[in-house]
Amino acid sequence: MEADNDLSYDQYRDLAEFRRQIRQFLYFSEVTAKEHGIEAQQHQLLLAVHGLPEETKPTIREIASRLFIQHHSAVELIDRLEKAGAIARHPGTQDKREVWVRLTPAGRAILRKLALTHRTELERSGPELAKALNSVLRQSRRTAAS
Amino acid sequence: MEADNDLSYDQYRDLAEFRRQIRQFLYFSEVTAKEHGIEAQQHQLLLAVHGLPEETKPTIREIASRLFIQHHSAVELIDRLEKAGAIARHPGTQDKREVWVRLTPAGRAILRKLALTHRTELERSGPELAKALNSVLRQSRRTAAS
DNA sequence: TCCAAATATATCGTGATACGATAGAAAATT
DNA sequence: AATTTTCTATCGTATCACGATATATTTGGA
Repeated sequence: MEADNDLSYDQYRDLAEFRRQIRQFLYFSEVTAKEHGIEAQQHQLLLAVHGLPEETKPTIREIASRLFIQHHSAVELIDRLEKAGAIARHPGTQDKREVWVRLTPAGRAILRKLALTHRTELERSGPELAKALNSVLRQSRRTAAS
Repeated sequence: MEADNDLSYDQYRDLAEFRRQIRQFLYFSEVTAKEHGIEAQQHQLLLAVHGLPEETKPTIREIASRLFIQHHSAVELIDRLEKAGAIARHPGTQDKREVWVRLTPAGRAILRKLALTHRTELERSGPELAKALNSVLRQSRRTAAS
């Protein structure tokens, strides 16, 4: 029953360090989003909508799927983003059940600033994150080979 | 004012894909933690405590710092973990203000299972995450050089 | 020594988030 | 035409994180 073996302390440490790197990036993201007047999850929704393939309809269900949340959680996020003036709902024309979500100019401005800031942060912290991930995977391969 | 330039659609897409990879991993983590009876943040706390350098005291403040949360948020997490039987508080002996946090055998068992599962998931999805990160950084370097 | 400042933990109230359960409208299917 | 499916929305609940505040202990100066 090798699958039940415990991990070494080094492996726990590597996993902890990987999660710490991710958490540090997410913390940066939370703080930066709030500085621009929105919450981190609202930023994620803006980015997901703006980064959608052009042939993909920006429906609530599609967005929820890309954020790995239930559709009604996306509804609530969109309620708050609409109130903040960052997005607008457009009732579907062909399929009247659908609601298409578009960034307003204000929403685009916020996203642009956040994207630039995040790219800069990733230039700084990305290599450390990659290193931490590689440590986990290296350990993993070593164990698998033993 | 080059810093104010907008990003290209490709750069937004790369950022969105990177965040999607992270979010997918975190979603896996949330679901798996819940399957083992704890919340994702509680899992993070267990891992942070267990992955602590041996010379570091497992105080609430230290743990909060590693999770990038306020100390009273850590207090609340620890309340819930204590109720779940995964950790125990030990009042400090030298400094009686401190509380040292230790995993119970039940907590260690949960963490071990989660660590093994997460390592397996990272073997599967880690390369895609690294690829997405590299795409962001490549784009970034290209823009900086232009 | 004694007392103010700093440190460590805890409590309370609030807001954002995500969920399950449920509902209603529109489209698709039978 | 009636049923089922799909899409969005609402309601109640739990976790999480925070700011403000409180309490206990230790530290550092007067």
